[in-house]
Amino acid sequence: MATTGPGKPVSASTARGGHEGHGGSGAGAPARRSTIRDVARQAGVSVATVSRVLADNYPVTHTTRAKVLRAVRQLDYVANAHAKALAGTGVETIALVLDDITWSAFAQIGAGVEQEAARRGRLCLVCTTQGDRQRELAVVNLMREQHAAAVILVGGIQYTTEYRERMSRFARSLDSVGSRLVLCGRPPLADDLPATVVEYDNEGGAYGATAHLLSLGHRRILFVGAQEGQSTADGRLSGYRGALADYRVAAAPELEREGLFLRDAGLRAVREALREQVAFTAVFAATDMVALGALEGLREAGLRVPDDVSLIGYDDIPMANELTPRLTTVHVPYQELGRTAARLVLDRRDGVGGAEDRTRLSTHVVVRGSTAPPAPGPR
Amino acid sequence: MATTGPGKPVSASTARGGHEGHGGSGAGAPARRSTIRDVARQAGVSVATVSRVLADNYPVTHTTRAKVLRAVRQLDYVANAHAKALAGTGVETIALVLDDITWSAFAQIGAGVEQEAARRGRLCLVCTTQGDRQRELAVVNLMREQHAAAVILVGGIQYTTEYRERMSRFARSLDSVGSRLVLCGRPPLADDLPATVVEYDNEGGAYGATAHLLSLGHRRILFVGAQEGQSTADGRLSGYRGALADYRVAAAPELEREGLFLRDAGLRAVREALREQVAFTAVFAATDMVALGALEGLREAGLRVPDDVSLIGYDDIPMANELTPRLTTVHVPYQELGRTAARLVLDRRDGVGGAEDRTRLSTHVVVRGSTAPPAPGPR
DNA sequence: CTGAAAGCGCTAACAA
DNA sequence: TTGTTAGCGCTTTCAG
Repeated sequence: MATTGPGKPVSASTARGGHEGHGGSGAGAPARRSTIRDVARQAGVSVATVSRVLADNYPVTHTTRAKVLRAVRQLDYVANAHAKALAGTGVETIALVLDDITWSAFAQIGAGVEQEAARRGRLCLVCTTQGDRQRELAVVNLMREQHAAAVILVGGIQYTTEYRERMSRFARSLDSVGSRLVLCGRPPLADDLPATVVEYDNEGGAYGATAHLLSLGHRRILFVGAQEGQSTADGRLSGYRGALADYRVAAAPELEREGLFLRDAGLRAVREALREQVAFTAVFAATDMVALGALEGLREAGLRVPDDVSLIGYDDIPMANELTPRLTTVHVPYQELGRTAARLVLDRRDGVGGAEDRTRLSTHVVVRGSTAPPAPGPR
Repeated sequence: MATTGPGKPVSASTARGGHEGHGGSGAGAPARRSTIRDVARQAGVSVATVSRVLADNYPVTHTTRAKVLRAVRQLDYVANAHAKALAGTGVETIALVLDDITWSAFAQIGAGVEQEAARRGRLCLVCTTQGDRQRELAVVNLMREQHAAAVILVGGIQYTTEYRERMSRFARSLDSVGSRLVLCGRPPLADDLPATVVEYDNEGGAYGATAHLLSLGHRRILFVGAQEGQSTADGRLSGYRGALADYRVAAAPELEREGLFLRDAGLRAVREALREQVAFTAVFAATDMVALGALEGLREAGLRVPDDVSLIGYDDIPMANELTPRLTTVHVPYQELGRTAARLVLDRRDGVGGAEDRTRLSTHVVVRGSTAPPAPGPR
């Protein structure tokens, strides 16, 4: 007996010949789904009635409703989301675009977005770009096709003129189809562009981290993870510089080390600085991942943290609190960032009054065990 | 001048009065997207021609194609994915259902799925359940509506009769609409059910971990993270027991400690065991997160790892290699697991011959610094 | 090579 | 209270 078949035989379907119960059992065979018409026929009512019962937005006799619901159950019917979408109803979806979901900060942002979206009945489409800006472009267009209610772009970028122009195009392009561009942890665009921005106090966190080291007495602080033009790196670097300036400590080019936000960059930068005999008593790593590499670099040189050299990171990834010593770092409320991004854009969409389209969450230093006053001796 | 407006004025639209360029600038105002008809009108051709040019699957004059493409550019037109889907074309989507994307193992699986899906032109819908099985049900139905090509359920579960029945229903229900249930890191269902299963050698890894400790000379090994009925926990526990049996070491109930797969569970279990004066020289934590808690528990009791007590984890999360000492653990190829899940289901769908519907990836112990022979003294 | 028109599955007037 | 029907935007025969 056919698995999905109803109790009593169904009269010949409209068109396509009757598949057997197991629809897609064959490789990729497009199954014959039951449609609202099947349900209507089975229940002996019209499609409109079925629609009404299912939407539950219109008066329907108790008995009719029962008949319909029974038919639905018998046929294991679910509505076709695409048809609903086309007809104007249908669940909205939010698109989330990020480099790599395995990076802790991104995963947290993603979790925040997804939770808030789900809470408000939206679906969440996730696309990763592995840092490929070309793919980002393709993805945004794809999302425009998908009628995504919003497209949330996550994470810092190479901040160029070309980039700004592309984003402006994205913003307008999405706006023109009723969608919305959201920049999360990314610098804002021109004020007149239709986009929502959710930032965190990137520079302030770096300022705080540096000030923490300075107030401990450090004067030679190695900054690791500078990246010319990368928005996040630039913000952190300028927070570092700003604090130095406020403490009347001269900046030194040899203390600002280039490097990506990866563990390996931290390792290499510290090794090089050591090899070049650059004097420093503390390391400010632009991310916790970089700090991990720096830690290894220090250790392989026989330097203890924090006794010989202090180390501070940025991001406060869960791992930070598990290291030995526990890593002092800058806490960024990533999950909250994601949640806020979703909230703002959905508030605006749901017509909630006073929905802002620009927010900045604050960051703060979390002092743990990897920072201490500089050792009195040399270095 | 209207942003999306064409060069020369367009004759009055079919129905709704002409919105201005900026479509959705108002909160959630459903914008007037340009449709294929707009493009056709603008290009002075029929919609069929536009469709053909865009699909590029039919001979079209060079000049006609040019006209169409120009119109597309002028109107910044993108097709409506829902309409395409309804008409039978359209990008497929894969649904990924997991407890929490911030958990390292899940994030890695997710990354694997997403990458493989993207590589093969599919979109990836992510839903989290926070361990709520009720929500899992709702999500699967939602995915059925969405016409997801596959629904990938990730991670261990409470393995009950009720669960098995629900999964059977899922499997058949998805199959009946041409979709496919995929179980990733979850026990398989009955053989005759339409589902794809991608497992890893859960029990084998635990056996290896335990054997590693046994061969170092440990005989009293605390297992932390037992959970009656939880499939993953059960598998690991039985690997532990199996190794003990093979080494002719008697199992002891007081050595098997209950607890969730969370850091806190590890901490509590070790504290309790210590308080109860249970003798042990090694700890096998059911996950690396549990190992983290166990490590803290050992340390606060003044016990050194591995000098006083050896510690081994499971999962090989990135953090494992950053701990002091570096954590010995069982490596699970999570990303590969996700990639495989996507690959199998898409192979089958794309009609690639010989696509299996059941695979098991292997695991292996990664020996690092947290395990050593037991100390000669007491304990 | 191009166009007209019939669906795809659902919703929402409009009628009855 | 229920049914009929005209779209929603796109693809795809079938004619020309």
